[in-house]
Amino acid sequence: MCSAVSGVLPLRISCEGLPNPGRLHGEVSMSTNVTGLRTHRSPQNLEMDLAWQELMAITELQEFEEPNENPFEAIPYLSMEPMVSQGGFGMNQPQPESIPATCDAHPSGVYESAYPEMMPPYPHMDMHYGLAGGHGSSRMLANTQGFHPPLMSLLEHMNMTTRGHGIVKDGIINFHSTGQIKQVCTDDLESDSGLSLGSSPPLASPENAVHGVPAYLPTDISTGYAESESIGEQCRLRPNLHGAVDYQQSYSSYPGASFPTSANMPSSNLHTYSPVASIKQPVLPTALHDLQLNSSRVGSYQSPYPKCKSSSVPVPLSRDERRALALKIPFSLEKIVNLPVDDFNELLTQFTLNDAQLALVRDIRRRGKNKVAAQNCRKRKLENIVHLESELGQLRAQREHLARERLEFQQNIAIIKCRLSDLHTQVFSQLHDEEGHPYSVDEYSLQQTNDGNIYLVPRNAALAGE
DNA sequence: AAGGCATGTCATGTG
DNA sequence: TACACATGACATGCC
Repeated sequence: MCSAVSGVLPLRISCEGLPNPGRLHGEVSMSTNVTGLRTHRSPQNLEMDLAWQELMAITELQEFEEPNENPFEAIPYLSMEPMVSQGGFGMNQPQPESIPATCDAHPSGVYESAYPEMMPPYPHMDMHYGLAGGHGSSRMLANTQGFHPPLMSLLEHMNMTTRGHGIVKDGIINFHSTGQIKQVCTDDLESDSGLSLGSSPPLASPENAVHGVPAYLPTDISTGYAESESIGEQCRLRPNLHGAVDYQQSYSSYPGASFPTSANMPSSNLHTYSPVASIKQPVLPTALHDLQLNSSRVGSYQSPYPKCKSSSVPVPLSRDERRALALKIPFSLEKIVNLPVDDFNELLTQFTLNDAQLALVRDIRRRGKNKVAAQNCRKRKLENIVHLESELGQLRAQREHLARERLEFQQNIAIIKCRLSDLHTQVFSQLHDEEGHPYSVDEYSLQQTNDGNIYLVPRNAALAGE
C-alpha cells in the first residue's frame, strides 16, 4: 500500500504524539496551530484536517472559476432590449434599495428572499465553506468570519510563527504536539484524485369584398342586401354605443332595430321576453337621442366613411350595422353579440328570419365575440409585456448582485492562496532531510491523500501521478 | 408615399 | 357536437 504511488517522496506529516521519536532527525518547533496540518484523525487535528480539505477545495474551486466562464450566462435572459426602458425598470426594482442596505447583515439571506428561486448562486461555496443558508461569500473579503470554522482556524494558523525544525526521513514527517516531526511510513501514499373568407360565405358576409360606400350599395335584391339611397342616408346616423369599459363594449342598438316588419315581429311574445320586449319600444328615437348625446364610437367596426372630427357630425354606421339595417334584422347587434347562447337562440325563435338574416345574425355574433376576445387578448399581451419588463429589471439587478459576489469571491480566493503559499513557505523552512538539506517549495508540495495524511510530494511526481 | 399603430376579422386550436 | 375563448396572422384605415 505504501508503494502504491511511485515517484512520490514518501513524506508524511503527522501531529500526533510521537510513538517513535527516536527516528526523528530534527525538530520543528512550530506552534500547535501549525501542527494542525497533521492529518491523523484525532479529535485534536480533525478541525485542521477539515481546514486542509477546504483549502484544497478552494483551489479546485478557483480552477473551476475560469475567467471566461460566466455563470450568469446560464440565467434565462429575456431578450427584450428594444422595448426596455431603464427608467421603468428602476421603478420596479426593489434591489437598489434593499440589497445594499441589508447585505451587511445577511446579504445572501436578503437576496434569497428577493430571489428565492435562484438560490444558491454558488452552491459549491456553501458546500465548501459550510455557510449555512447560502450566507457567505460577499462578506469574505471584509470579514473572514464568514468562513467555516476549520478554515478560519487555518487562516489564523497561517499567521503562526514557527519554532524549531522539522526532520524528514524516508518521506514521513510526524509533528509532535510540540512540533516534532516523525517518520512514519514511506510509501503509505495514495494519489489525490388573412384573411381567408372560407368560413364566412358570401351570403353571410356579402361585404367582405365590399369596402367603401360606392361598392356597398348593391343592387342585387336577391341577396337581401339591397339598400336604397335613404338607407345610405340613415347609415350616417348611428346610435350611441353602450359599450362597457375594459373591452366589454358591445354592439349597440341600431336604427335597424326600429324596422321590425309585421311579418317578423310576433308581438304576442314581446311582452313576455324581456330582451325582445325592448324591441317593441321605438328604438330609433332613442338611438337618435343617444347619438346626439354621445357621438363617440367605441369598439365599432372600421367605417368606410371618413371619421368625424366634429362632434356635430354623426359617426357612420359599422359594416355589420349597415348589413343588419339592410336586412332589417329585428333586434339590436348588442343583443346578437351579448346574449347568452340560450337567450340568443330563444331570441331567434321569436322571429321568422330567412337564411340571409340568420347567416348575418350568426356572423355578427361570431365577429362580435371575436372582436372582444381579440381586444382582451391584446390587453393581456400588453400586460404580459409590462410584467416581463419588470422581471427583466429584477433579473438585471440580480445579475449585478451576483457579479459583485463573484468579484468578492475571486478576491478572497487570491487572498487564501497567498496565505496558503506563505504557510507552505513557513512549513518548508522547517523541514529538512536526513542530511539536513531543506526541501524546496519549488520542488515539493504538500498533498493530502484520502486516508487523511499529508505528504511531501515532489512536484514532478505529483504531476506524473495526475 | 411609407411606415407605425390600432382595430377588426379569419382560421385554428383548446377546453 | 356546439360553443366560448385565445391567439397568430392578415387586412384595413388612420396618422
